[in-house]
Amino acid sequence: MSETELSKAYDPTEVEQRWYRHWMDKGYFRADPASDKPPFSIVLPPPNVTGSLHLGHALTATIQDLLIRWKRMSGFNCLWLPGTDHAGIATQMVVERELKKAEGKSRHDLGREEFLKRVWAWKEKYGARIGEQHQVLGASLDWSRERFTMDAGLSAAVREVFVRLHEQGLIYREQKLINWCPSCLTALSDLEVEHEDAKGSLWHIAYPVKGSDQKLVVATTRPETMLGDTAVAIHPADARYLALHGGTVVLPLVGREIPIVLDDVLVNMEFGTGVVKVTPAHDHNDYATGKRHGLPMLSIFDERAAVNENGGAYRGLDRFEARKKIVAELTEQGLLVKEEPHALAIGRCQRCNTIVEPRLSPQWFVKVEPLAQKAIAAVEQGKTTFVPETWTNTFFSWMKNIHDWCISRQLWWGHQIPAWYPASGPKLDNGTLDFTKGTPVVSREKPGPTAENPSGEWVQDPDVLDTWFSSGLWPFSTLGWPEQTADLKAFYPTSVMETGHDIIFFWVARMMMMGLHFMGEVPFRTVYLHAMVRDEKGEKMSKTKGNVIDPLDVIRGAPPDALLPAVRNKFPKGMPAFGADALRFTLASLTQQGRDIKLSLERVNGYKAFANKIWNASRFAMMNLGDFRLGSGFVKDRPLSLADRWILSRLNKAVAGVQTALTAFQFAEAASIIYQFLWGELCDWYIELSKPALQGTDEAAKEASRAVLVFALERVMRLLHPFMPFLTEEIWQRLPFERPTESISIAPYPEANRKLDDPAAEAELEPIIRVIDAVRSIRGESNLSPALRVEAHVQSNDAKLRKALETWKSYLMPLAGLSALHVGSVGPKPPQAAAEISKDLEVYVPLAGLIDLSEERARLLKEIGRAEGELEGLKRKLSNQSFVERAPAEVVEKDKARVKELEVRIQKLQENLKRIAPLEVKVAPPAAGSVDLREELHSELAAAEVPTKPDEQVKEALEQLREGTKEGLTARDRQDLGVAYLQMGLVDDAVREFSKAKEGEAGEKATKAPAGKKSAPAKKSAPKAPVKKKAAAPKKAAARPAAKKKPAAKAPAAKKKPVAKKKPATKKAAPKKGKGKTRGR
RNA sequence: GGGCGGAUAGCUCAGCUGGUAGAGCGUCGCCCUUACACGGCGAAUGUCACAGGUUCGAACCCUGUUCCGCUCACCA
Repeated sequence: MSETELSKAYDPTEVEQRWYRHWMDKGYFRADPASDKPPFSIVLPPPNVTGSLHLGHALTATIQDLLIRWKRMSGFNCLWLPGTDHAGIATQMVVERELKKAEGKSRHDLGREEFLKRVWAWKEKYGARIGEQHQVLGASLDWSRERFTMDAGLSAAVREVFVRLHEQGLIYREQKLINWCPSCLTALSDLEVEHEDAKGSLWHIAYPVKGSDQKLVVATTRPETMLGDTAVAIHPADARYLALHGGTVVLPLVGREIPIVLDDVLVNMEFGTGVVKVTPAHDHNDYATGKRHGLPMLSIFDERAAVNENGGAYRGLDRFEARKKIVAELTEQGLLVKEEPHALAIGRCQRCNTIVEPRLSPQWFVKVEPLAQKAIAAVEQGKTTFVPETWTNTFFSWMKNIHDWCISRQLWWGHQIPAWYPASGPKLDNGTLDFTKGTPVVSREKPGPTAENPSGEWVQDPDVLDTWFSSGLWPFSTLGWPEQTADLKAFYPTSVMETGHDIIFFWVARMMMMGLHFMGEVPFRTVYLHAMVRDEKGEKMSKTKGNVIDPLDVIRGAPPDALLPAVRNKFPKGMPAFGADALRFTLASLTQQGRDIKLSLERVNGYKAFANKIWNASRFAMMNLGDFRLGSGFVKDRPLSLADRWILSRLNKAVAGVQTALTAFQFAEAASIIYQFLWGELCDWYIELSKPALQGTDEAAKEASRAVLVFALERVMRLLHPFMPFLTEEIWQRLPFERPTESISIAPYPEANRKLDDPAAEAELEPIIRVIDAVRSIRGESNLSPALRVEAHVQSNDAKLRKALETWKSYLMPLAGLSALHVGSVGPKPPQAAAEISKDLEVYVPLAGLIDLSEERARLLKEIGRAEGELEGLKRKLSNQSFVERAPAEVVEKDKARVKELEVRIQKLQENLKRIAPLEVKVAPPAAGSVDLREELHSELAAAEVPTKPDEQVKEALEQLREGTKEGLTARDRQDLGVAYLQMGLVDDAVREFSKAKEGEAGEKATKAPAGKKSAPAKKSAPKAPVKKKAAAPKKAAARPAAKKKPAAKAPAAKKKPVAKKKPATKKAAPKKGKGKTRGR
């Protein structure tokens, strides 16, 4: 294919495959720390190496690439740093699952070292895939700086941070009650526990008081934990239990004696019985209570949450079995007072959904509060801002109620904690070191001999760190910290942190704290938080639901068997290739949505069509440019036509609008501006208007339009490039002009240029567009074929306007489809002409002989109705004394002017209506032998059990209707009205309208009966009230005409059928009625 | 329970500092007009959740209500 020849339809797959490699080879995306351009940097939120990218990642990549490409083109030294996260629990679980499936082995079968080898292999494979996927999306990442959270450098940063925090007393090790997952067998941070509302029970259990036959009844949601009770608590002020202060109770089933303690924090006198069992080792509240009262902490579960040796007879039972057995035995002993339903929140493991069990164990913690202080202050001082700003409050409220962060995990995959225990320390039964007992030394490297451990033999803490601990360092660890690298100097703080709002606490907050603490400066200036991508129904995409959409499938297409069921249902023949550009544009357009983005593939398809439209506009340009080549001179130094000047002005507005929108992170707005400009202005108007010049013989005009066309396309390609990088590069490379750079991705981003603004041109073209619209509207409403040329008479008292119309007649003729144009001042009107009237323009199109004039009459009536409605409203407003007095003068003036305008307009419309000669009404005698319509309908309705009396509201509306003028209604209007009446069970009214319709139609046919479609009067004159009616009953009556086949639009025979039997003219009537039914009550 | 967001055309959403509502998709009608049928032209459609209040005037501001969603949270 030659350079100026494009295929008819745009093929994204073909084009997209070519460019990324090229961009990479040329190194356009590589950041330069030595550059003197201003820096702009973003670190990519590192995807987990667990698998492949989903649409959330695609959204992330799209927004960030948009920013980066925009800034890169705007002359910034851009760094967009890619990488992946080791994702401790998640990855370990995935690899374990695979190991089990493939080899039937557990990680323990392999041993730690061998297992980790497997995980690394996994990482290599999936890490690479994630990179490829980003390339398919067109993400302009600097691959030379790709990082992984467990790289040597980043691991060194982790150790450095750990040691320093420990030295500063901000990391400590302590035996505390933590969240434990009995399935993952590790501690979790508070954030990794997801609370879920559940229906449970509240069991009331009687605890016998020692030395009396009294019983204290406690209420609990977890009866099984009574095995670990070490006290019962009552409120010190509770009058009911004053006598029991200082007493003890005997723990049922166990027999242990436990004290009654007084605690006004734990106990709420109003709740339950006012007595609470205290299990410090298995409940966070009780833990605190235990601490306050110095109670023993008795753990009754092992690591898998089965009852341990402290549970006596229940030992070995799983926590849920234990509950059953305990409840049963309490019941047996008559100690279960009652069980009542109770709503509670259950904490589940974020990863495996197992119910979390509070567990007493030694763990490492970060003392967060001092770090949080700094982060709060930084945001308060505006050093970092949130977009949308509503997240600021969310950030504050979490930061201000922050608890210490448990960072140790009992996993293998991750950064092993740099703490060391003397090898000679206390041992467990199985001979291994008991880490719960030893005292560790925290050190960057394995320590040598010390006073406490003269042998110098150390064992490293087997635990690893919370994944988010290392992610929290990402903005500086990836830049080389703790080394003082050039990158760190050039690109920290980063400009924007862009990520999903779901990780504001997990990640954003932690980066803020770590960044401020170790770099003394915020990690990023702006935090842009995007929504979650859902499917089109707003449901979370998940593998189990089968509604996951793979971005790669969207981009490249996929055969049906590669799709998940829910997706395959929509694309039984497989998914078409929409292209990365279309997907990106869609995602950018959806960013204005709130907290969820509902991605519909229809939408993607719409933007694929947009890409195709752009392609074809360019194709049109190429086909009409000859050997033209745009030079570097100013585009306006040519004899420009009005359209030329106009599109340049519009283009400039679009450029300014996009700049403003992008600056404010309004990606959807920016996308919309470009879309509107390209399709709605460049394609719909400019290309059409410039065709005469481009295809004509005036060489100067041709040259000018060619220049403008290339100029506009080239510029808008650059404007669009951050959104659709592939398509724009392809077109940009093919356009004939002097390229200042070898790729669009490093060409300058367009900036508004005042010299292109041309309000005069916009004003001059405006009436021309209005006339074209007017004629098109008349044509459309009258169902005239686009091929049919018509004459137009345009009248105006504005000489300038008339002149513009005359001058640019060549615009009007083809676009409005005219055979002749007559321009003159307001005067005698052409006979039998359709009219469009506005304040300074009147457009007439003679229709005699072309169409049924009643159509035009209906149209005029509708117009009049509209104008009258508005006029009435305005008059009411203006007759209100206080409005005239108190509203700003300009507002009042505006309304007054509008009233005048409307009055003139209505008058003109009415004159016009008169000029279209009213039809002669011939009363057709009933055909011999025809059935009496009235009789027929009555019996039909009776069969359908239509209520004989309509309700009052409807009646009232009908009265008004009967009184109101129905003059000027067409046969079709009458018929619609009849159908409406019929649906209300008003046979007599219906019959009257039907016969009038019949008369009318008989008359109209004399001219030419069209295949009508209008139904406005029926809707207009029977407003609101009938809609409210419970129209359920006349279903059958309504259904009957509707069930009839719609008359084939072109079959004239259909029109001759008796009116009442015809399908009601509008299909719209049906949904409208349906709506009325549901809304009516 | 606290906090936050949402309720606008059939669907998904815009609507800035209050002046009687817009887009895209879809729908309907006419068209294969030599860039594009992934297209052109035209049309229809809204008690702006409900109830009060402020105001000359409210989709917008205030109060309350109802639904929906998110999020945080130790009432056993």
